[in-house]
Amino acid sequence: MYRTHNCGALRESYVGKEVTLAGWVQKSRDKGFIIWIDLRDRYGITQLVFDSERTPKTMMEQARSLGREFVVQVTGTVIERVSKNSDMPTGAIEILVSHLTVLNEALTPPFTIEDNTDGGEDLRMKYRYLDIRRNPVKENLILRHKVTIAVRNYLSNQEFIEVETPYLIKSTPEGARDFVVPSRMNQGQFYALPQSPQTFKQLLMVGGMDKYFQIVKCFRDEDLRADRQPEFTQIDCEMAFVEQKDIINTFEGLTRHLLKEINDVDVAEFPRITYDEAMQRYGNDKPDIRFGMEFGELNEIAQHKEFNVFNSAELVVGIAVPGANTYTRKDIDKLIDWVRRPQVGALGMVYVRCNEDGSFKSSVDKFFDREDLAKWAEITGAKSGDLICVLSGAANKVRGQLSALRMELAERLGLRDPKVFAPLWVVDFPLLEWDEDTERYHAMHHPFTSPKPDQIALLKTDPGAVKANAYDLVLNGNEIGGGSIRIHDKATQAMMFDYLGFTPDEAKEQFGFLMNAFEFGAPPHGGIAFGLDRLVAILGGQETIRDFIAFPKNNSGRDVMIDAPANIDAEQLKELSLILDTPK
RNA sequence: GGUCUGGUAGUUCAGUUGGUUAGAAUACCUGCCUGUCACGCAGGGGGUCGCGAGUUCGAGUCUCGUCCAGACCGCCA
Repeated sequence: MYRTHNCGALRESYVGKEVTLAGWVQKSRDKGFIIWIDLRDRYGITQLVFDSERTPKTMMEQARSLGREFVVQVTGTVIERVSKNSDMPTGAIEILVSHLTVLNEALTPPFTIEDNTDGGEDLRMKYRYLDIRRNPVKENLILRHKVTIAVRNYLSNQEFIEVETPYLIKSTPEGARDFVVPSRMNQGQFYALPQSPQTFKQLLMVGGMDKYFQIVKCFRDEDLRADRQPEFTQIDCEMAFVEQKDIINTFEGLTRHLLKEINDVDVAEFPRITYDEAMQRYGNDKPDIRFGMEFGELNEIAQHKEFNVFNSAELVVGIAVPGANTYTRKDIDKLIDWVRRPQVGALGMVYVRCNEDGSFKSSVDKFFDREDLAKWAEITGAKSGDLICVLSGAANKVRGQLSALRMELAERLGLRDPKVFAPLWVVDFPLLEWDEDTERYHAMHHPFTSPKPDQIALLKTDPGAVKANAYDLVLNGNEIGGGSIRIHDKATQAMMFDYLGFTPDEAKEQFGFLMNAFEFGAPPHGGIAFGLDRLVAILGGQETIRDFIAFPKNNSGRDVMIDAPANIDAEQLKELSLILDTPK
């Protein structure tokens, strides 16, 4: 037996007992006459003691030779400490060691195994197994476990069945790039890894599973971000015989359950706003509503003056930045530089200081009088002491730019409190989105999303205006889930493919199996998928998902620990009948 | 594909206007230390300044190229 207890278990009540512990050497403190060693495992740290009066000389020497991260097993007596440490759970006791076995030696780790490690991102990823020994990463993985267990229990109690769907499926040209896998037995042909189990879960509905979920890996071969990995996990869900409000109610329930269970937070009914409203009020389809700074549209009062920049703009829109009239001219110039960076792309910014005495000082005083500016303040909700920032230009562009500014300023002002949770539903997404490059409409969600029934006629006259039965769940400025009521009849699905530019042959080749299934009694159905990595990160109060994934990829999609992707040898290529364009 | 930031000791970083032998902290090693818990004290070892070219009497420092890492834009049905 390697151990009788773990390193977080022992308390004063165990004094006098003989125990055996095993773990890693966290730290040793050698005072000459006495040596303390902190022994660590997943559960905690227990202090071992060796002293010249009670410990044999040979064992003192052995204890002295232990290095950081050596794996050791000790047997000894639990004793009360002479000087207790109230900061640690096991701080009242220590182990007077009688037997010491080194189970494995360790090289000096390349970074410190401590909460605030000295290691950079790079090194931590290369030696991820050491990084996982640190509390913050360990706690994140435990949090992830708690979330997945809570999800499984909740949905299982609601009669959802977890069903696994295949990973080796067929590539489709719509949407993200697929990861492809060459087939040896079918030379020259390729599987694709699923971007989501979308069609399979719909087929499960045709199969009568009624309520399905799956915690499942999905794959997209697109560039990475702090909150985007090429392989990521979804909580994928689908229900039959439901309308949008049924899905929303069910998964609002799940989300509320998680916030309570994981964060002990009670949230009132989630607000539901339309996509159009989200864009108008926040310039963003995933607004962070933990703070205000809502958009105020100023066209009516800011145009038809002498200021040509505004007069020629489709939209003039501003936000009130709380307490920011203390910004110096230099601060504001920096802010203007910030919005002019290519990433944001504004041409300039007009500002108005709302002074404590009720007066205004703006960059456009030449064109607008006090009365004008007072109206601006009223529309943007600016109070004295605030700074109004105004951007203008093409409506869709300027909304994005002001949204970026709103988020940046909220971040700087500390308004994005990770302990506050503000979920909302964004509903009535457009069905289609015009793509400039290919000069055709794309499905905004995916091609299986149903249009709102009363708007099907609009498809012929103004496809871009058609709204879909599609909804996103947004938490603190992040899309954590999205779904729709699906099309469940062949005719409508064929019509959708037609609008999306598929020929009937292409539609049949790629999605014939789905349309065939629709002919055999497909029930009305719909669903939702949550991004688990992102959800867990937000519940953990962070925005970077990497530390909530045991073995994540870096910015360029590489696993630096195992050094993947890598070349394969000539024999493997031959077996797969592949010839590289640029041989390695 | 693009924009920005960074790459100097095992690690995290500093390094002025281009100028002597490239520093600090921490980690590591040695010794000392009668209750430590970020232990303390004394000493020691440790550098291809990412790589390659260029400018210069002289480059960690300036220029160009390149590689790597991170954040963002495009992209992510």
